[in-house]
Amino acid sequence: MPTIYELFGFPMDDRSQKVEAIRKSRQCPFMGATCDGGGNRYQTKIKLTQQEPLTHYFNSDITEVIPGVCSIQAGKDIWVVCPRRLFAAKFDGQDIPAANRALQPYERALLIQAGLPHDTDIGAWAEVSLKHRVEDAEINYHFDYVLAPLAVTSLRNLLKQSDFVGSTENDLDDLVRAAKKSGYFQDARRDLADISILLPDLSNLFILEIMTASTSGSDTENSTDMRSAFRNALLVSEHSSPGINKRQVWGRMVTQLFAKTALSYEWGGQTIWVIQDALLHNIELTTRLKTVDVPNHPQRNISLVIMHYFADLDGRQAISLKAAIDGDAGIDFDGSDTFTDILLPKLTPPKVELLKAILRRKLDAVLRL
DNA sequence: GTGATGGTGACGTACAGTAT
DNA sequence: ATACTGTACGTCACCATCAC
Repeated sequence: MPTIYELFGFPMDDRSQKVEAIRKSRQCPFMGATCDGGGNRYQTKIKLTQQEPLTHYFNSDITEVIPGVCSIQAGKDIWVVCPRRLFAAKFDGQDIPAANRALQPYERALLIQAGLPHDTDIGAWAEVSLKHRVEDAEINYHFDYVLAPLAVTSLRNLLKQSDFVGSTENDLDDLVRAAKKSGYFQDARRDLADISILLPDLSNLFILEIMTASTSGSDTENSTDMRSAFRNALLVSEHSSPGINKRQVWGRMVTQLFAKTALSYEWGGQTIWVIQDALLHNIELTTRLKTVDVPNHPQRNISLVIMHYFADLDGRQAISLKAAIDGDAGIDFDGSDTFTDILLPKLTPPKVELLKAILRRKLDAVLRL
Protein backbone atom coordinates (compact mmCIF):
# COMPACT_ATOMS: atom_id res chain seq x y z
CA MET A 1 0.00 0.00 0.00
CA PRO A 2 1.50 3.33 -0.99
CA THR A 3 1.67 5.97 1.71
CA ILE A 4 2.44 9.67 1.89
CA TYR A 5 6.13 10.09 2.64
CA GLU A 6 6.51 13.85 2.96
CA LEU A 7 3.78 16.30 3.86
CA PHE A 8 4.36 20.05 3.70
CA GLY A 9 8.07 19.47 3.27
CA PHE A 10 8.77 17.05 6.11
CA PRO A 11 8.60 13.26 6.52
CA MET A 12 5.21 12.11 7.70
CA ASP A 13 6.64 10.55 10.86
CA ASP A 14 7.98 13.90 12.01
CA ARG A 15 5.20 15.26 14.19
CA SER A 16 7.44 17.62 16.15
CA GLN A 17 5.97 20.90 17.24
CA LYS A 18 8.16 22.91 14.90
CA VAL A 19 7.13 20.89 11.86
CA GLU A 20 3.48 20.77 12.87
CA ALA A 21 3.45 24.56 13.13
CA ILE A 22 4.56 24.79 9.51
CA ARG A 23 1.92 22.28 8.45
CA LYS A 24 -0.87 23.99 10.35
CA SER A 25 -0.09 27.16 8.44
CA ARG A 26 0.06 25.14 5.13
CA GLN A 27 3.48 26.52 4.31
CA CYS A 28 5.80 25.04 1.70
CA PRO A 29 9.34 25.37 3.07
CA PHE A 30 10.80 25.02 -0.40
CA MET A 31 8.85 27.92 -1.85
CA GLY A 32 8.71 29.93 1.33
CA ALA A 33 5.06 30.51 0.53
CA THR A 34 1.64 28.92 0.87
CA CYS A 35 1.67 25.41 -0.57
CA ASP A 36 -0.11 25.28 -3.90
CA GLY A 37 0.29 21.56 -4.45
CA GLY A 38 2.82 22.13 -7.19
CA GLY A 39 0.81 23.19 -10.16
CA ASN A 40 -2.53 21.61 -10.68
CA ARG A 41 -3.82 20.01 -7.53
CA TYR A 42 -6.60 22.55 -7.21
CA GLN A 43 -9.20 19.87 -7.84
CA THR A 44 -8.36 18.21 -4.57
CA LYS A 45 -8.61 21.47 -2.67
CA ILE A 46 -10.36 20.95 0.67
CA LYS A 47 -12.74 23.57 1.97
CA LEU A 48 -12.41 23.85 5.73
CA THR A 49 -16.11 23.90 6.56
CA GLN A 50 -17.78 23.04 9.87
CA GLN A 51 -18.22 19.44 8.71
CA GLU A 52 -14.61 19.01 7.59
CA PRO A 53 -12.55 17.17 10.25
CA LEU A 54 -9.40 18.98 9.15
CA THR A 55 -10.86 22.37 10.04
CA HIS A 56 -9.70 21.97 13.63
CA TYR A 57 -6.23 20.92 12.56
CA PHE A 58 -5.30 24.01 10.57
CA ASN A 59 -4.87 27.50 11.95
CA SER A 60 -8.22 29.17 12.43
CA ASP A 61 -7.67 31.87 9.77
CA ILE A 62 -7.30 29.26 7.02
CA THR A 63 -10.45 28.48 5.04
CA GLU A 64 -9.14 26.09 2.41
CA VAL A 65 -6.12 23.90 1.86
CA ILE A 66 -4.57 21.97 -0.98
CA PRO A 67 -3.18 18.57 0.09
CA GLY A 68 0.52 19.32 0.54
CA VAL A 69 1.83 15.94 -0.55
CA CYS A 70 5.47 16.21 -1.68
CA SER A 71 6.29 12.55 -2.10
CA ILE A 72 4.80 9.09 -1.88
CA GLN A 73 6.39 5.87 -0.71
CA ALA A 74 5.50 2.87 -2.87
CA GLY A 75 7.35 -0.28 -1.95
CA LYS A 76 10.96 0.65 -1.21
CA ASP A 77 10.96 3.69 -3.45
CA ILE A 78 10.06 7.22 -2.56
CA TRP A 79 8.54 9.11 -5.47
CA VAL A 80 8.49 12.86 -5.72
CA VAL A 81 5.04 13.91 -6.95
CA CYS A 82 5.32 17.66 -6.43
CA PRO A 83 7.68 19.49 -8.77
CA ARG A 84 8.44 22.03 -6.04
CA ARG A 85 10.15 19.24 -4.11
CA LEU A 86 12.93 19.18 -6.70
CA PHE A 87 13.14 22.87 -7.44
CA ALA A 88 11.03 25.82 -6.37
CA ALA A 89 11.40 29.50 -7.10
CA LYS A 90 8.19 31.27 -6.34
CA PHE A 91 7.37 34.53 -4.66
CA ASP A 92 3.93 35.82 -3.83
CA GLY A 93 5.04 39.10 -2.26
CA GLN A 94 4.73 42.49 -3.87
CA ASP A 95 8.26 43.83 -4.44
CA ILE A 96 11.49 42.17 -5.49
CA PRO A 97 12.33 38.90 -3.69
CA ALA A 98 15.46 38.86 -1.53
CA ALA A 99 18.52 37.12 -3.00
CA ASN A 100 18.53 33.35 -2.44
CA ARG A 101 15.29 33.49 -0.53
CA ALA A 102 14.23 29.93 0.47
CA LEU A 103 17.02 28.50 -1.70
CA GLN A 104 17.80 24.95 -0.56
CA PRO A 105 21.34 23.53 -0.64
CA TYR A 106 20.35 20.90 -3.23
CA GLU A 107 18.76 23.57 -5.42
CA ARG A 108 21.96 25.54 -5.34
CA ALA A 109 23.94 22.40 -6.20
CA LEU A 110 21.56 21.72 -9.07
CA LEU A 111 22.02 25.20 -10.55
CA ILE A 112 25.78 25.14 -10.21
CA GLN A 113 25.95 21.71 -11.78
CA ALA A 114 23.81 22.93 -14.67
CA GLY A 115 26.33 25.65 -15.39
CA LEU A 116 24.64 28.82 -14.23
CA PRO A 117 27.05 31.75 -13.81
CA HIS A 118 28.56 32.58 -10.43
CA ASP A 119 28.73 35.90 -8.62
CA THR A 120 25.97 37.58 -10.53
CA ASP A 121 22.31 38.09 -9.80
CA ILE A 122 20.16 35.70 -11.79
CA GLY A 123 16.44 36.19 -12.15
CA ALA A 124 13.97 33.29 -12.15
CA TRP A 125 10.49 33.47 -13.63
CA ALA A 126 8.11 30.57 -13.05
CA GLU A 127 5.44 29.28 -15.43
CA VAL A 128 6.28 31.44 -18.39
CA SER A 129 3.81 30.70 -21.11
CA LEU A 130 4.35 31.71 -24.65
CA LYS A 131 1.66 31.71 -27.25
CA HIS A 132 2.50 33.05 -30.65
CA ARG A 133 0.76 32.80 -33.94
CA VAL A 134 2.12 33.51 -37.39
CA GLU A 135 0.02 32.56 -40.41
CA ASP A 136 -0.51 28.79 -40.25
CA ALA A 137 1.96 28.16 -37.46
CA GLU A 138 1.20 28.22 -33.80
CA ILE A 139 3.49 28.10 -30.83
CA ASN A 140 2.04 27.39 -27.44
CA TYR A 141 4.44 26.35 -24.73
CA HIS A 142 4.74 26.64 -21.04
CA PHE A 143 8.18 26.82 -19.47
CA ASP A 144 8.50 25.73 -15.86
CA TYR A 145 11.24 28.30 -15.26
CA VAL A 146 13.17 30.80 -17.32
CA LEU A 147 16.45 31.90 -15.74
CA ALA A 148 18.64 34.77 -16.92
CA PRO A 149 21.11 37.24 -15.41
CA LEU A 150 19.47 40.44 -14.23
CA ALA A 151 20.31 43.80 -15.73
CA VAL A 152 19.14 47.23 -14.64
CA THR A 153 18.10 48.98 -17.80
CA SER A 154 15.11 50.42 -19.58
CA LEU A 155 12.98 48.48 -21.99
CA ARG A 156 13.90 50.84 -24.84
CA ASN A 157 17.60 50.25 -24.15
CA LEU A 158 17.17 46.50 -23.84
CA LEU A 159 15.57 46.30 -27.26
CA LYS A 160 18.74 47.76 -28.78
CA GLN A 161 20.54 44.49 -27.98
CA SER A 162 21.33 42.33 -30.98
CA ASP A 163 18.96 39.68 -29.57
CA PHE A 164 16.04 41.88 -30.49
CA VAL A 165 16.94 42.93 -34.02
CA GLY A 166 13.75 43.50 -35.96
CA SER A 167 11.61 44.42 -32.98
CA THR A 168 9.21 47.30 -33.51
CA GLU A 169 7.60 50.16 -31.61
CA ASN A 170 4.58 47.90 -31.25
CA ASP A 171 6.74 45.35 -29.48
CA LEU A 172 7.98 48.05 -27.14
CA ASP A 173 4.39 49.04 -26.38
CA ASP A 174 3.50 45.42 -25.67
CA LEU A 175 6.48 45.07 -23.34
CA VAL A 176 5.64 48.24 -21.42
CA ARG A 177 2.06 47.11 -21.05
CA ALA A 178 3.04 43.65 -19.81
CA ALA A 179 5.66 45.02 -17.41
CA LYS A 180 3.25 47.59 -16.05
CA LYS A 181 0.54 45.01 -15.45
CA SER A 182 2.99 42.71 -13.64
CA GLY A 183 4.21 45.51 -11.39
CA TYR A 184 7.70 46.14 -12.75
CA PHE A 185 7.37 49.90 -12.38
CA GLN A 186 7.32 51.22 -8.83
CA ASP A 187 5.39 54.37 -9.59
CA ALA A 188 3.43 54.67 -12.79
CA ARG A 189 4.76 57.75 -14.49
CA ARG A 190 4.93 58.52 -18.16
CA ASP A 191 7.75 57.40 -20.47
CA LEU A 192 7.81 54.00 -18.82
CA ALA A 193 9.88 52.68 -21.73
CA ASP A 194 12.79 54.80 -20.52
CA ILE A 195 12.69 53.96 -16.83
CA SER A 196 15.41 51.60 -15.60
CA ILE A 197 14.04 48.44 -14.04
CA LEU A 198 15.28 44.91 -13.33
CA LEU A 199 15.15 43.01 -16.60
CA PRO A 200 16.46 39.68 -17.87
CA ASP A 201 19.56 39.62 -20.01
CA LEU A 202 18.39 37.09 -22.54
CA SER A 203 21.79 36.73 -24.19
CA ASN A 204 22.52 34.22 -21.42
CA LEU A 205 19.35 32.26 -21.09
CA PHE A 206 18.43 29.04 -19.27
CA ILE A 207 15.20 27.11 -19.45
CA LEU A 208 14.52 24.75 -16.56
CA GLU A 209 12.00 21.92 -16.84
CA ILE A 210 11.07 19.76 -13.86
CA MET A 211 9.85 16.22 -14.45
CA THR A 212 7.98 14.37 -11.74
CA ALA A 213 5.61 11.44 -11.69
CA SER A 214 1.98 12.04 -10.84
CA THR A 215 -0.46 9.95 -8.88
CA SER A 216 -3.07 7.51 -10.05
CA GLY A 217 -5.01 4.45 -9.08
CA SER A 218 -6.95 5.97 -6.24
CA ASP A 219 -10.34 4.91 -5.08
CA THR A 220 -12.66 7.15 -3.09
CA GLU A 221 -14.62 4.19 -1.72
CA ASN A 222 -11.48 2.74 -0.20
CA SER A 223 -10.29 6.15 0.98
CA THR A 224 -7.11 6.05 -1.06
CA ASP A 225 -7.94 9.26 -2.93
CA MET A 226 -5.75 12.25 -2.35
CA ARG A 227 -8.13 14.04 -0.03
CA SER A 228 -8.76 11.02 2.21
CA ALA A 229 -5.09 10.08 2.29
CA PHE A 230 -4.17 13.61 3.33
CA ARG A 231 -6.91 13.74 5.94
CA ASN A 232 -6.05 10.36 7.41
CA ALA A 233 -2.32 11.01 7.42
CA LEU A 234 -2.86 14.09 9.57
CA LEU A 235 -5.69 12.92 11.82
CA VAL A 236 -5.55 9.12 11.93
CA SER A 237 -2.50 6.97 12.34
CA GLU A 238 -3.21 4.73 9.37
CA HIS A 239 -3.59 5.96 5.82
CA SER A 240 -3.01 4.79 2.29
CA SER A 241 -2.43 7.08 -0.62
CA PRO A 242 -2.87 6.87 -4.39
CA GLY A 243 -0.11 5.06 -6.25
CA ILE A 244 2.29 6.42 -8.82
CA ASN A 245 1.50 6.99 -12.45
CA LYS A 246 4.98 6.71 -13.85
CA ARG A 247 4.36 6.63 -17.52
CA GLN A 248 1.66 9.15 -18.19
CA VAL A 249 3.51 12.27 -17.29
CA TRP A 250 6.72 11.75 -19.16
CA GLY A 251 4.92 10.10 -22.04
CA ARG A 252 3.04 13.30 -22.64
CA MET A 253 5.87 15.49 -21.55
CA VAL A 254 8.65 14.15 -23.69
CA THR A 255 7.53 15.67 -26.98
CA GLN A 256 7.14 18.97 -25.19
CA LEU A 257 10.58 18.63 -23.72
CA PHE A 258 12.19 18.30 -27.12
CA ALA A 259 10.18 21.14 -28.59
CA LYS A 260 11.12 23.43 -25.74
CA THR A 261 14.75 22.38 -26.02
CA ALA A 262 14.69 23.22 -29.72
CA LEU A 263 13.26 26.66 -28.98
CA SER A 264 15.82 27.27 -26.29
CA TYR A 265 18.58 26.24 -28.66
CA GLU A 266 17.35 28.56 -31.41
CA TRP A 267 17.39 31.41 -28.90
CA GLY A 268 20.97 30.55 -27.97
CA GLY A 269 19.95 29.28 -24.55
CA GLN A 270 20.61 26.18 -22.49
CA THR A 271 18.00 23.68 -21.38
CA ILE A 272 18.08 21.96 -18.03
CA TRP A 273 15.93 18.90 -17.38
CA VAL A 274 15.54 18.01 -13.73
CA ILE A 275 14.42 14.50 -12.83
CA GLN A 276 14.43 12.16 -9.85
CA ASP A 277 16.45 8.96 -10.22
CA ALA A 278 13.42 6.73 -9.55
CA LEU A 279 11.52 8.20 -12.51
CA LEU A 280 14.57 8.15 -14.75
CA HIS A 281 15.11 4.52 -13.84
CA ASN A 282 11.56 3.71 -14.83
CA ILE A 283 11.98 5.52 -18.15
CA GLU A 284 15.13 3.53 -18.82
CA LEU A 285 13.24 0.31 -18.09
CA THR A 286 10.68 1.06 -20.75
CA THR A 287 12.66 2.93 -23.44
CA ARG A 288 15.98 2.63 -25.24
CA LEU A 289 17.42 5.52 -23.25
CA LYS A 290 20.50 4.57 -21.27
CA THR A 291 21.94 7.66 -19.72
CA VAL A 292 25.18 5.89 -18.80
CA ASP A 293 25.84 5.52 -22.50
CA VAL A 294 25.15 9.18 -23.34
CA PRO A 295 28.57 10.80 -23.79
CA ASN A 296 29.20 13.84 -21.67
CA HIS A 297 29.55 16.91 -23.86
CA PRO A 298 29.68 20.19 -22.01
CA GLN A 299 27.94 22.98 -23.94
CA ARG A 300 25.71 20.55 -25.77
CA ASN A 301 21.96 20.90 -25.93
CA ILE A 302 20.66 19.34 -22.75
CA SER A 303 21.76 19.29 -19.15
CA LEU A 304 20.03 16.41 -17.42
CA VAL A 305 20.26 16.87 -13.68
CA ILE A 306 19.40 13.81 -11.59
CA MET A 307 18.23 14.21 -8.01
CA HIS A 308 17.76 11.47 -5.43
CA TYR A 309 16.80 10.68 -1.87
CA PHE A 310 19.87 9.90 0.14
CA ALA A 311 20.07 8.93 3.79
CA ASP A 312 22.04 11.47 5.82
CA LEU A 313 24.06 10.68 8.97
CA ASP A 314 20.92 10.50 11.08
CA GLY A 315 19.37 8.05 8.65
CA ARG A 316 16.94 10.65 7.36
CA GLN A 317 16.09 10.65 3.69
CA ALA A 318 16.98 13.98 2.12
CA ILE A 319 16.94 15.17 -1.46
CA SER A 320 20.32 15.78 -2.99
CA LEU A 321 22.05 16.06 -6.32
CA LYS A 322 23.00 12.65 -7.68
CA ALA A 323 24.52 13.28 -11.10
CA ALA A 324 24.35 15.44 -14.18
CA ILE A 325 24.89 14.73 -17.84
CA ASP A 326 25.44 17.30 -20.56
CA GLY A 327 24.44 15.49 -23.67
CA ASP A 328 23.45 15.98 -27.25
CA ALA A 329 19.69 16.14 -27.84
CA GLY A 330 20.33 13.95 -30.88
CA ILE A 331 17.90 15.64 -33.22
CA ASP A 332 18.65 18.20 -35.87
CA PHE A 333 16.80 21.28 -34.74
CA ASP A 334 16.64 22.51 -38.32
CA GLY A 335 14.51 19.49 -39.17
CA SER A 336 15.54 16.32 -40.93
CA ASP A 337 12.53 15.44 -43.12
CA THR A 338 12.06 12.36 -40.98
CA PHE A 339 9.33 11.59 -38.52
CA THR A 340 11.37 12.95 -35.64
CA ASP A 341 10.35 16.36 -36.98
CA ILE A 342 7.18 15.71 -35.00
CA LEU A 343 9.23 16.74 -31.97
CA LEU A 344 10.08 20.18 -33.30
CA PRO A 345 8.11 23.40 -33.03
CA LYS A 346 6.86 24.79 -36.30
CA LEU A 347 8.75 28.01 -35.90
CA THR A 348 10.89 29.85 -33.40
CA PRO A 349 9.22 33.05 -32.29
CA PRO A 350 11.44 36.12 -32.14
CA LYS A 351 13.17 36.53 -28.81
CA VAL A 352 11.10 39.60 -28.07
CA GLU A 353 8.07 37.30 -27.75
CA LEU A 354 9.88 35.38 -25.03
CA LEU A 355 10.66 38.67 -23.30
CA LYS A 356 6.97 39.60 -23.44
CA ALA A 357 6.03 36.22 -21.95
CA ILE A 358 8.55 36.74 -19.14
CA LEU A 359 7.29 40.22 -18.33
CA ARG A 360 3.75 38.91 -18.07
CA ARG A 361 5.03 37.16 -14.96
CA LYS A 362 6.46 38.64 -11.81
CA LEU A 363 10.07 38.03 -10.87
CA ASP A 364 9.91 34.89 -8.71
CA ALA A 365 13.45 34.70 -7.38
CA VAL A 366 16.84 36.37 -7.39
CA LEU A 367 19.63 33.81 -7.23
CA ARG A 368 23.28 34.39 -6.48
CA LEU A 369 25.54 31.35 -6.64
C1' DG B 1 -11.98 -23.19 -12.07
C1' DT B 2 -13.42 -19.12 -9.25
C1' DG B 3 -13.30 -15.14 -6.69
C1' DA B 4 -10.55 -11.77 -4.13
C1' DT B 5 -6.81 -8.61 -4.19
C1' DG B 6 -3.57 -5.38 -5.71
C1' DG B 7 -0.89 -3.02 -9.14
C1' DT B 8 -0.93 -0.57 -13.57
C1' DG B 9 -2.09 2.34 -17.56
C1' DA B 10 -5.74 4.59 -20.57
C1' DC B 11 -9.12 7.73 -20.59
C1' DG B 12 -12.28 11.41 -19.32
C1' DT B 13 -12.74 15.36 -16.76
C1' DA B 14 -12.13 19.49 -13.69
C1' DC B 15 -9.68 23.52 -13.09
C1' DA B 16 -6.64 27.67 -13.68
C1' DG B 17 -4.50 30.70 -16.60
C1' DT B 18 -3.60 32.93 -21.02
C1' DA B 19 -4.73 34.78 -25.44
C1' DT B 20 -8.14 36.65 -28.26
C1' DA C 1 -16.40 37.59 -21.87
C1' DT C 2 -15.01 33.48 -24.36
C1' DA C 3 -12.10 29.88 -26.30
C1' DC C 4 -8.51 27.08 -25.68
C1' DT C 5 -4.57 24.58 -23.57
C1' DG C 6 -1.87 22.14 -20.22
C1' DT C 7 -2.03 19.52 -16.21
C1' DA C 8 -3.13 16.16 -12.54
C1' DC C 9 -6.80 13.35 -10.32
C1' DG C 10 -10.62 9.77 -10.31
C1' DT C 11 -12.56 5.96 -12.60
C1' DC C 12 -12.31 1.97 -14.90
C1' DA C 13 -10.55 -2.08 -17.28
C1' DC C 14 -7.04 -5.25 -17.46
C1' DC C 15 -3.66 -8.47 -15.77
C1' DA C 16 -1.06 -11.32 -12.49
C1' DT C 17 -1.15 -13.65 -8.36
C1' DC C 18 -3.00 -16.22 -4.66
C1' DA C 19 -6.14 -19.00 -1.69
C1' DC C 20 -9.54 -22.22 -1.80
